[in-house]
Amino acid sequence: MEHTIIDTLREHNLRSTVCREEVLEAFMTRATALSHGDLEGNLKERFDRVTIYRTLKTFLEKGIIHKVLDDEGARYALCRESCTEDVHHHDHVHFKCNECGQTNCLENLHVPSVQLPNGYRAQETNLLIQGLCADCTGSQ
Amino acid sequence: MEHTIIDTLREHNLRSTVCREEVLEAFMTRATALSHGDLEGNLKERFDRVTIYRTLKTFLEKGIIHKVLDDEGARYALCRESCTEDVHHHDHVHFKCNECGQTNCLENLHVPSVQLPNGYRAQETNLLIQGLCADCTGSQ
DNA sequence: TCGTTATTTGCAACGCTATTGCATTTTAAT
DNA sequence: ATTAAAATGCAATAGCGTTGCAAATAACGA
Repeated sequence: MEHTIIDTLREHNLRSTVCREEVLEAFMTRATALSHGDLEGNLKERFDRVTIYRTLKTFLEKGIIHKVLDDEGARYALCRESCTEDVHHHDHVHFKCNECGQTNCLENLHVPSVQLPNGYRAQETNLLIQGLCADCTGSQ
Repeated sequence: MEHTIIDTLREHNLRSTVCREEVLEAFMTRATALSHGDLEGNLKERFDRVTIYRTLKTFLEKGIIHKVLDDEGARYALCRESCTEDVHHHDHVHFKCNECGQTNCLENLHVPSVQLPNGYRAQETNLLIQGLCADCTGSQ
């Protein structure tokens, strides 16, 4: 596990630093999307706010994580599919639970395509569904 | 026109003030979603930033406008359908043009329903499509 | 293993968005 | 016109995110 983290950084031509390793580990071990604040509070070691911002920015640019659109503030989640510096492809649904507040990627659910009016061209699509997650409805 | 603005405020049990009238007029005469900054710069009269924030908040609560999810900051647009203090129903698609930066509601396009995993319950849905609008593709 | 260079980090400062408390002004209704 | 309730402007504050710069660190070759 410790191994894959360093490998991932290498593969993306990034130097291994303590902060990057811990941020990446946080994403890998948690299933949910994380905000800057989530990270700042919950890493083993304490890093400067700015460093975490820059780490997120770097990971975004390298295609390691993607931005999750949220009704309040920004969150980020691992790219499961192979995204690169140039091409991101995320057509899955994001779900935010209004009860527990967690946001996660429903990787298996892809966004249905929509017939846009004449002249419109789609480049990126973002579907956020808010409601209650399985844990919070109690059912299943 | 001046008339409908005041009527709208009355219908929602809001006092008529210059700021509210101008903000409401801005939404009614423009087709696109507006941010706080858009409003602050473009009203006939100059109002305090705070007053505009409070006006937006009030309109949101009363169901006069709805929040449009955006990749950067918050935008707002008129509720066409009859929304109330309690119930908002917006199942239409939002489109943001990456060229001109404008965001608007595609009222006629409603968000296709998605089959969520077991236990999940949907309450609200927000679909943002980014790309090029008809004006910016030149076609149509 | 050491030394060098390019990269990354932490700090301080800053800008922008948004909110709150309070005194003053304005609305609406008598 | 008077009055009570509501809205506004101002000042202060908090949070999010970025930038510049000096110090620390990673990676690489000798």
